[in-house]
Amino acid sequence: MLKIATWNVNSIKQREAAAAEWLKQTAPDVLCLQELKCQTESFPRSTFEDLGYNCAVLGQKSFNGVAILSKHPIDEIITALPGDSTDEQSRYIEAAISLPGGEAIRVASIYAPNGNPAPSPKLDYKLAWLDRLKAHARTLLAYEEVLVLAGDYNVIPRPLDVYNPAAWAEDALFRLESRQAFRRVLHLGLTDAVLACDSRGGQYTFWDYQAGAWQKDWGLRIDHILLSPQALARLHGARIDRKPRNWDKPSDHTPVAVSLGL
DNA sequence: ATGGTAGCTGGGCTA
Repeated sequence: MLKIATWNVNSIKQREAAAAEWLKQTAPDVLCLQELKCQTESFPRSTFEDLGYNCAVLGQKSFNGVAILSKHPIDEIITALPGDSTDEQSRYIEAAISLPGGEAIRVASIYAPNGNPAPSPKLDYKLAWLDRLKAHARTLLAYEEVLVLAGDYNVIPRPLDVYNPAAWAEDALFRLESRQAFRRVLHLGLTDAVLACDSRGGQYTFWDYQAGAWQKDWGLRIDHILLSPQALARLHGARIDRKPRNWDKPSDHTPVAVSLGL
């Protein structure tokens, strides 16, 4: 069984020990990371290499930053989302990974823009970014491979995916334009793995640091794993692991993982 | 009515 996970760690320097501990406990084949908040050279590569992972890293000073950790060889790395050569934000990395049996899969670690305040140029950037993601996903789907697009999409897909929809109506994570942009990506033929396994609400992946949101379970579901038809055909399960959100000095996000029959 | 938290960075931005 191949396990692929995603986790927005909100600073890999602050979460290095937690990420290592979670890898030891969970032993995924692939882990997509977001919000590294460090430059590529500062990524604690050896910590993860010592645990048996190859690292593909796209860092950035202070903000953003994405990575893919893989137990299996990484053959090809793409570090930019096509469509805007002037975009300097490190929000996308993609890797082709060779499995022991000779099969190859393709995985992307995604950190979509937040978009607040809305409306503003930041929301415009978010919507344009999701549109670029849609265009690139269309290209990737044509390969007809096992494809996994995992990360923090900063989109709450349904009212069931937020503790209080009314309070979030005007937020860039829940505004109609954001949900529509996300849905357009899905409509290319991708499947939200968590929903495919369990369409109930309340399966949150993020709880704000403020106002005791975690203790009250005031959460959002904004971290998603999207699967190509070839990946969906192998889907055995999806799981949100709430444990790390309860550790000391946690990220505000918690990991999401899928198991594929590969 | 405001601030409430966290991280990066060294004041204010991002989330």
